[in-house]
Amino acid sequence: MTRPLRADAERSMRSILEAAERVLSVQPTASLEQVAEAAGVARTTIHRRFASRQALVDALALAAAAQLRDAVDSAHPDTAPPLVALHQATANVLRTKRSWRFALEQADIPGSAAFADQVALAQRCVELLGRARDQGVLAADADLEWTRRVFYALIGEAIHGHTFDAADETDPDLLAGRIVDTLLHGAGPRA
Amino acid sequence: MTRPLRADAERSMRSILEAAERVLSVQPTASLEQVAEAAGVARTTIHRRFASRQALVDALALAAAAQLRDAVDSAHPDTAPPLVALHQATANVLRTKRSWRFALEQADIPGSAAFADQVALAQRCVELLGRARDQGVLAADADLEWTRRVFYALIGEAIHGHTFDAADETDPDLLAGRIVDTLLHGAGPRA
DNA sequence: CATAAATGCAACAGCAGTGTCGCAGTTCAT
DNA sequence: ATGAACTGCGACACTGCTGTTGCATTTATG
Repeated sequence: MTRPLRADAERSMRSILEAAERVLSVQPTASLEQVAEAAGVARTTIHRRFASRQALVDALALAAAAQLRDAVDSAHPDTAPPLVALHQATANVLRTKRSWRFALEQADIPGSAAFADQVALAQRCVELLGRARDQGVLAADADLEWTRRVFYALIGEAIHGHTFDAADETDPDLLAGRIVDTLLHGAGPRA
Repeated sequence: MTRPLRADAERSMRSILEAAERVLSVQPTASLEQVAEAAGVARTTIHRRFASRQALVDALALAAAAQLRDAVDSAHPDTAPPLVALHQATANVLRTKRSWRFALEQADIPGSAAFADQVALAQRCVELLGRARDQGVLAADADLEWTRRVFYALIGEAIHGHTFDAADETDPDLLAGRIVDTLLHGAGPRA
């Protein structure tokens, strides 16, 4: 139970977390000094809120994991038709992951504070894929866990290329279409 | 032109590079002290061969990139039937990438000394995919560059899971089959 | 076997990042 | 407006890694 932060403290907090993502996504080993500068804050202020560098990264990962969960939720993954949900969730995740690349990488590290959240999310992903399989969107004998990993890998790959910006490489909906299509049918000839 | 190394120096060299891969793949920020210990060598010996930490990493990446090139070459990617070459190259690359995970990650970083090699290799990959397309293994309208990226992503994903060891997760040939199958047909129902 | 090369060891300087503290000045809450 | 919370600033100690040097010792090579 920490008592509520004052309004300005809350603002500093956000500035720091956003700056941390910005700076660390470019250079994961950047110093807290650089983060502080990007946040428009003194380095000591960071240390007041976060006991250590690790604590900052954990908080960042936790916040990003929550964002990601919301992004998935808003695609109604367990009520909408599987194919629709899959597409929508993919587009939403792309948007979120683009903005929180570093944080979400951290969240996937076993030791991380947000790791449990990510595992839970993966579980929900498998459930969605299960519904997809039941409705014939996936092959009846599809390995759901492998399919999930492929799905994740495709998303990760799409984020990478995102560094450059061609028109069709930037739009999350176009990309999502490509990803889902590849996930379902691959690159081989269509029957 | 550096004159040839003495036999024992050559051995030290190999020990250092192998130890570096072993240690840095577990902890990329590990100190040269730890690398030296793992190599059974004094830290100063490392500094004699490699002017800086970066020089060591570059040499490591260069060696690994060469290994990877050989692994691809031995699959005869531009003479064997595309599907066969694809499978064989995948299996070989999996074996190599498993042993040189850290080094090959470094090689893919734009600033790296081995980056040019990796770009050239990607080019050859696209050529193989082009042959595959011409022979109907890939769809006639397949985007070769996107296909290559998907291919790479699948391989990367397969390497990840490799941390744990179930029987079918460890065998490169089984994995290669799964990867190529997924690349060509995805997870959807087969016509 | 004689020489040159390579190594281990110990010590040193330098540097950068982390984390802590006290204090003076400001901003918010009531 | 008054007290409490928050911040910036400067300073400090501490730690760990890097890179270098000198010297004694071992090891390969011709």
